[in-house]
Amino acid sequence: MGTEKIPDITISRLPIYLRALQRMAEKGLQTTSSQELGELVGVTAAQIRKDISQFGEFGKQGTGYNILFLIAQLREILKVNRIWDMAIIGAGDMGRALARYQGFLDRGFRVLTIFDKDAEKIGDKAGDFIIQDAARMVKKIRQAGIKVAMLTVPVAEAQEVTDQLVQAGVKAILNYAPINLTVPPDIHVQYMDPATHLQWMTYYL
Amino acid sequence: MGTEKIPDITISRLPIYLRALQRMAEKGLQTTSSQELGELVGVTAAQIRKDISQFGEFGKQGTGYNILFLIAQLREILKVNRIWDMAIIGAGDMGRALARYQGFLDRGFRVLTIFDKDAEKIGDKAGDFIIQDAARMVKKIRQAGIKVAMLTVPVAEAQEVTDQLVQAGVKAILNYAPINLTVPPDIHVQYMDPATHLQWMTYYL
DNA sequence: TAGATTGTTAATCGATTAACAATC
DNA sequence: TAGATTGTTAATCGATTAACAATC
Repeated sequence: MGTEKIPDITISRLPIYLRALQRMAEKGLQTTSSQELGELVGVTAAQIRKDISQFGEFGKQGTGYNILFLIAQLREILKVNRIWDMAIIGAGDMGRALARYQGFLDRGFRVLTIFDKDAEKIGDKAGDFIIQDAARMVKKIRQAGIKVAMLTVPVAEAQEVTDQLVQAGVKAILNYAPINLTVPPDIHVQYMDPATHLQWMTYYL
Repeated sequence: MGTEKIPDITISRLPIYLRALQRMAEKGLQTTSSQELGELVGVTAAQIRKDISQFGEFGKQGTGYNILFLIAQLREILKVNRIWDMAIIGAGDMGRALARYQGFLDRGFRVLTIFDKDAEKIGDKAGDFIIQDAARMVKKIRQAGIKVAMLTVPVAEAQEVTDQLVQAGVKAILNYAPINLTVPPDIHVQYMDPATHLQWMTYYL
């Protein structure tokens, strides 16, 4: 353990460990080992132990890790032992699919509102939400204190909307548009463009 | 240049370079430099030059890279200078959104068919496609020679469907279900679970 | 030519792995 | 106790960066 800076690459693996542990918990398993967890997520046992031990001594020699305890620890480390409110920007097919997705709540997230600039869509339903006018987006996001957004607008609008989100106080953006966003250094972006992820694989085919 | 094995991490950056170059080309730009491209995608100029030079000498001293030429080279390297047929498994909100997504074709992909096991859905339309019976999935995918699939089924079915996809000859899977898939070593999986990607960011908030 | 920028080398930096004492 | 598995150290491995000769 230590208080030195934890590498980004370690952080990026924790949600994957957490996801695997939650599947184990659903199956009713009580404990696991670095060996078993590593095989499940495709990393070495040493890697698992090294990553986890950056944050504390969560295992026991001889028996391994208590699954529920490790889940609780990882949720705390990742700050998903609470619920983050989210906004969806863009009520196209992808935005509406995310608005209806049921998998957020038990992972630490909740959709609070969805915006679109198209007058035809404003006022319509998307899941349980009424599509809001994007013209009021900055104000509403700021008032609600929303820090997390999912961006599903067309490429041509993505950077402009991103600038507005930053202005509104959003700190984390899940970007579905196929474009690199330019943001200040304290803003985090994850890219969810399916074509780019597919292209990571075709090289090997 | 060389014929040694190219690191995976280099390959993983190429689609991102390609995406940025395509945005530049749309803007009518002719050339770029490692400096400029690096700023756009958030890596150092040295990194860009090193990555690209693994595959050949595509730049010119003094002037940089011709954008259209570099796009063509990257598309060839990534094998997206052709069209890969894809199947979507699972005609829920996400599957149907992907079926209607217009962004695949000019990135090297095309949806050919969508499957679901729900009798209520089979025969319905999803985008331009008629939802097919999942019971005939293995046979149809094999006959069509499809190598790429997008998986949008519930967690409980994801591993079983994956095993069938592997059996059907699929080599690359874009997985939207929040579960680690176990696959043979020659099968490639990319994970597109939104909650996991969101959790990569909350640590820093 | 002068300025700019590549491709590449060598140095640095950081991450992974192997090994093992500690201990449940 | 004997067996199993952690947390951690040190060694290895690999990736990034800085620097610069080559050259457009």
